[in-house]
Amino acid sequence: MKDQGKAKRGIPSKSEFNSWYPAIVEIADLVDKRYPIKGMDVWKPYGWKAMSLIDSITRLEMESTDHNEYRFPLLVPEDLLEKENRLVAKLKSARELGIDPSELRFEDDDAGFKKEVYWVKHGGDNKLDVPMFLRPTSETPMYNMFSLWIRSHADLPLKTYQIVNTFRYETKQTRSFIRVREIHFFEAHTVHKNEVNATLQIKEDARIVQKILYELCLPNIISKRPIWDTFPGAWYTTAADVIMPNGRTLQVATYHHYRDQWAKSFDISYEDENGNNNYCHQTTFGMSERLLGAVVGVHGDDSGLILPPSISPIQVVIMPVATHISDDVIIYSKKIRDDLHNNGIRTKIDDRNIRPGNKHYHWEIKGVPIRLEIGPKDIAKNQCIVSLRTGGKETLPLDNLSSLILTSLDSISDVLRKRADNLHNNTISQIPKSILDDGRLSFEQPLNDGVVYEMPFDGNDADAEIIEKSSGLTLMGECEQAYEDPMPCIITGKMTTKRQYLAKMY
RNA sequence: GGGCCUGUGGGUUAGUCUGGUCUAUGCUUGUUCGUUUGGGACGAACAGACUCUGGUUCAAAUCCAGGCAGGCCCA
Repeated sequence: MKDQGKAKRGIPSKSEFNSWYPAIVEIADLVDKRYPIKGMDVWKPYGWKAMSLIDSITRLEMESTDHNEYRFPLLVPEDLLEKENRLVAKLKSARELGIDPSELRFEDDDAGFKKEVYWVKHGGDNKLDVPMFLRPTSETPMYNMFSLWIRSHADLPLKTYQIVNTFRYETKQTRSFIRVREIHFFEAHTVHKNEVNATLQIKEDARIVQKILYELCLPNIISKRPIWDTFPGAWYTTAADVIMPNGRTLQVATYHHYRDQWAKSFDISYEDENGNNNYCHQTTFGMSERLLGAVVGVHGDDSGLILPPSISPIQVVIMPVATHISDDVIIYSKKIRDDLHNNGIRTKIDDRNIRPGNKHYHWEIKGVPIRLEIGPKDIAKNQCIVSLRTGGKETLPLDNLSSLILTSLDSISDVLRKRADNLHNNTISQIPKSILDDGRLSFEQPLNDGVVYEMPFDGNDADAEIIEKSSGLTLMGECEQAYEDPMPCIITGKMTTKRQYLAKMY
């Protein structure tokens, strides 16, 4: 009977993650993918509320760390892009002339940026003298203004952020929340006096990311991206990746230390206490609706979504039962709702005139953490029945109900964290022993799909390429958590504590 | 970046190979009415579709080309 019901809703089993994920985002009413432009989904209210709750957590963190919210224009004139292109070109040639040539990987698209943006070339029927593009990210428009705003050390640090839509002309396959063309983007941009202060900002960003991912019950891997995977113009890039159930990793946050490289391009400088002019040091920190994608992917199950209480648009859904028998049921439901509301719990009464089973499935799919049933029999005993989306049912007294509900919500978060940790740890394996032979690694056991491999690695770009080519996977970079004891690098053999992960990335 | 496959009511599906029976099938959803209501109720009535643009043909959902959209595989 149950299976039949599921077939009706058309939820594939989560073990087939690649069909489960796209199905569930629509069935749970997060988005409607039928908008006729690829990679541009319509946010439905339920999905948008969940995303807005994530944004609220982000805003709270930003405000408590003295960032201010800004709103920059969507359109950027082409000539500003030239500054950026010159910067990237300059850095590239500096890199080529400079340090270690083995750290270089072939970059085929110098003007690649131009191909990734949407262009606005006409105003009405008139061709524009200076074409404009839709921001793919806001360094260019922001830094242009920063150079006007910052004049003295008293203007620093400048800590800004905005939550806006950005656009990228993706040609590859798009996936809701994971790879889209209109991105719901959070970006923080900061400007500092010197490298040390910028580095402190990076540390603050790292703490914020962990705080947010904790709220979302998402374990993650922090890595310093390899040089060739560093954001253009950045000194280094750090990223947080979440492992999805199919073993692919999803980059959900990045923060970049720019040193003064962008400042030199955009002339962002200040006069210090001694009357000297110095270039500023900058950082950026970005996240997107991928956070929601990770929540959906990691926590959901065969019956639908499971939303962490922190971002669930509805935390408790009240089901009045057998309302035709007694009017008290609705009265009590409203009393409970008001009580929970007053204690800051997002609550909804579902008094639709449909079969109770139907309602249960409905809210199960939407991942509401707690379902509360109350009927005449319960009222007589001054109790209600509470079912947790993570499993289990219990009878709770109506007295002091909201504090009991708050406890249950916390325990749901704990269960989600535990489950996610298990998934995370079980997906990571030590890489099999290998032999380097004729520029190729051959592994003693074949590599499996859906696994993230871990290994000690301390080689250069050429060595990394051998690993990637031999495994068909991508190197995520040097993990923040190093090995305690040195181990031999799988290519060079030299002893290292550098832990690196190898995965299929989204 | 290269290759392969697929587009029929809101969802799903029959029909496409072999053009004519299609005034397009079933299920589901939706609407209305009635009976129901502690895990997907039942009956009745109603509503709703051939992805787009060209081409071939007496005749196109069906064949051909392209666009758009979706899916899969390889770099």
